[in-house]
Amino acid sequence: MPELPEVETVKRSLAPHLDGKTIESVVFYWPRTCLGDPDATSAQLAGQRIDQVGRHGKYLLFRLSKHGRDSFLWIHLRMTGNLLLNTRPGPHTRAEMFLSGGTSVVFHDIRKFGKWQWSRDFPERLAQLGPEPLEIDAEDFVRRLARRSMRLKALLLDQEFLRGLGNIYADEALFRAKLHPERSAASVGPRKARALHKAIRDVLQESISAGGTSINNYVDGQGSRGYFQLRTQVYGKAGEPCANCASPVRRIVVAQRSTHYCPRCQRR
DNA sequence: CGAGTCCTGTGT
DNA sequence: ACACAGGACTCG
Repeated sequence: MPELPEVETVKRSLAPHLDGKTIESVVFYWPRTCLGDPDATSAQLAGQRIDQVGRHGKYLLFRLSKHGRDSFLWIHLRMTGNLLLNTRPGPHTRAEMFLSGGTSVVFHDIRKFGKWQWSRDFPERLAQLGPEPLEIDAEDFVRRLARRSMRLKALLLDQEFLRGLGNIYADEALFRAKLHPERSAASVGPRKARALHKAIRDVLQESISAGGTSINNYVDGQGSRGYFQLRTQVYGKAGEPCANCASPVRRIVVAQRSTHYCPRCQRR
C-alpha cells in the first residue's frame, strides 16, 4: 500500500511522539515480520533510545542508541502495514513496541508482508537504494534515465533507480509527463525527461500535502486517512474518461503490475 | 524479461 | 470460484 508520500506522512505523525523515548520492549506476534531472529532482535531493542525517526524511500528508519552505541531499526509497511500510536492490539497486529512514558506503537498488517529489521550498522538494503525522488536534481535524473533501456514503468518501480515510487505514483507521473509506460527510458529525450522529473516531484509533493492516498487500508500513525485518492487521474480509473482528452483510460499489465494510462495523451 | 512466492480480504 | 490488491524477493 504505502509509497513515499504515505511513509512520509506516517513518519511525520509518529516522530514527535517517539523522538527521545526509550524502547522498553518489542513483541512479535507474527515472528516472520522480523528479519533475523525475533527473540534476539527484541533483546537488542530493549533499552534503546530513539534518537530520530526518519524515512529512506519507502522504509521508516529509526536511529537508535544504547550505552553510547548507535544502531538502526527499519520498518517496511509493504502492502497493508500500518503503525498506530497508543491503540489496542487487534487480530491483525503483528508486532508491538512499548516505550517509556506509556506510549505504544502497534504494527497492524493484514497480509503479513511487512518487515522489521534491526542492525548494528547502517542497513545494507537501504544503502543499495537509488536517490530520493525529491532530492535528485533534473540534470542528474536526465543522465540516469538515458542510461537505462528498461520500460519506463518498470524503471520507475525499480527502487535502485529511485527510492519511493510505487504503482500509483509511477502511473500518475507518467500521465502528467505524457509518456507511455512501455516506452524505453533511453528513448526519452532530455526535454521529456525533465518533464518526467518535474511530474514525479509534483505528484509526490501534492500527495504529501494531502496526507497520502487512502484506497483501502492506509492510515497514518493517528489513524487518519489521506485524501490524494481524490486527485489521482489514471490510477484505478480504467474505462473512465481521461482528464485531458476524454478518451477512456486503459489498463494493461507491465512488469506484473496493473498500469493505467491514456492511449491518446501517452503515445509510444 | 516473466513467473512464482509470501498472505488475507474484498469485490464480481 | 476467481481476479485483484499502495511491494519486493528469488528463480530460470
